[in-house]
Amino acid sequence: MNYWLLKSEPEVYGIRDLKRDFTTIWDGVRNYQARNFLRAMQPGDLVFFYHSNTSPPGIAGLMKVVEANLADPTQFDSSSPYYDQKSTPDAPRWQTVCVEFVEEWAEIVSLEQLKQTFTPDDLMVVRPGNRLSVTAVSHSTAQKILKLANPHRAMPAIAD
DNA sequence: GCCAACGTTGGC
DNA sequence: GCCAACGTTGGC
Repeated sequence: MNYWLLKSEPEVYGIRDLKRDFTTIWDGVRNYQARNFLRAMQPGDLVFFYHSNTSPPGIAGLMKVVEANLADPTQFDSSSPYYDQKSTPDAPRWQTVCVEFVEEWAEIVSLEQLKQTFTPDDLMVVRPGNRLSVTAVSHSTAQKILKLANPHRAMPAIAD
């Protein structure tokens, strides 16, 4: 089981939206480095939900991968801003995952807190100018983030 | 609103 | 293949 971090602008799609929908396909990623991380995700992996371009930016909760290696449906939709003319159902270029809501945190773990706790080598999201919307999080960093989210949490929140 | 970071585009 | 111009992201 591995840990990841996905960014979204809460004005566009935030953790409350996922709580309402319960599951969602994480579509629209059109960056190869990010896609390669999406391809590496497996069912059961835990994913930090990061709110970007908001005040304060930070991690708002947790989700879980429930289905991996899905072809992003928007690549075939000519009316979508994410349409990719070079992609066909036989040879899709963009894969993604279906994620499920796990928990919304009572308080956001802010970017400021994350910067105080981690170096850019620990956690890519604290690197100045970082724009990658999908990143991997090491097990040890993930445990520390979970403690920041809830100092009284005895064990990391693992669903099932 | 500003601007740094950085991915993409396109001329050559 | 190089690289300048441009567009986007996202913190501040």
